[in-house]
Amino acid sequence: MIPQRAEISRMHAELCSGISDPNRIAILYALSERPSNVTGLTQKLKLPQSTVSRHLRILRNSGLVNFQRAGREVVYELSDDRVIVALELLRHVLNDRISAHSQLIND
Amino acid sequence: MIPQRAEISRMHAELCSGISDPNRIAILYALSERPSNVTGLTQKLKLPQSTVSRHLRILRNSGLVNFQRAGREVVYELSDDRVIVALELLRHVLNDRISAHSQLIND
DNA sequence: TTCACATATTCGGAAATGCGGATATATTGT
DNA sequence: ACAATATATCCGCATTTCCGAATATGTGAA
Repeated sequence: MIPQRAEISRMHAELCSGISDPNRIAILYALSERPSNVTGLTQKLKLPQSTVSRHLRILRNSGLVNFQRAGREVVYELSDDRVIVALELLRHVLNDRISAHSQLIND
Repeated sequence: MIPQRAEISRMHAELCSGISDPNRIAILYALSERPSNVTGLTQKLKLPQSTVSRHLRILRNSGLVNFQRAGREVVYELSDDRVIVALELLRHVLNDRISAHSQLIND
């Protein structure tokens, strides 16, 4: 059952939409440091628990994170470090753009 | 005028949201082959002209494309090839996920 | 200036998305 | 079974996003 062309394009966009929300980006960066349960993320990011769970569901559905139940807790982890590499790449693009911009302003 | 922390997070998300729509991904890939004017993209992607222009404005605002007027036409180009590198990285993540998935199904 | 072409914007409406308090479900210990 | 803890989902509401036809704006040629 190999997805068709349009389906792949949709999945690609869905994967990207996973990284198009500030809270989800924060979650991904937090998980890149170490796996964490929901409560840990809730405290670290100072967000309501329902908000964290909702974003985690989205990240799960787009395949960006894996999870594993450990007793009462559910531990989440990045599914693929290349996602962080991609994020960093985009962040560098952003940084360069900002530098160029302030260069312009200071002239 | 260096942007603050929250501002950068927002800009990061905005940059990512540029690549979170199927049509915009298609536009970025098309521009990675060669710069193009609006009509060219409209024909290649078989989308209404207003739709292409709207997406191009979004890509402009998130700094993903540059443009230059050439006579009556406006030629768009990728502003930074690393964006495509990031897209490819995510696409590979996606491919691997699909492979693993069909592996499961076929067992 | 007037026409034709290229692009951008406006518009109304549909669909998707985010929020967080409240509630439901799952798990463990007693 | 019951209480306590951890997580997921529900709900109503506000905001955002997308669409594409129609219209406006900009540009070059006659």
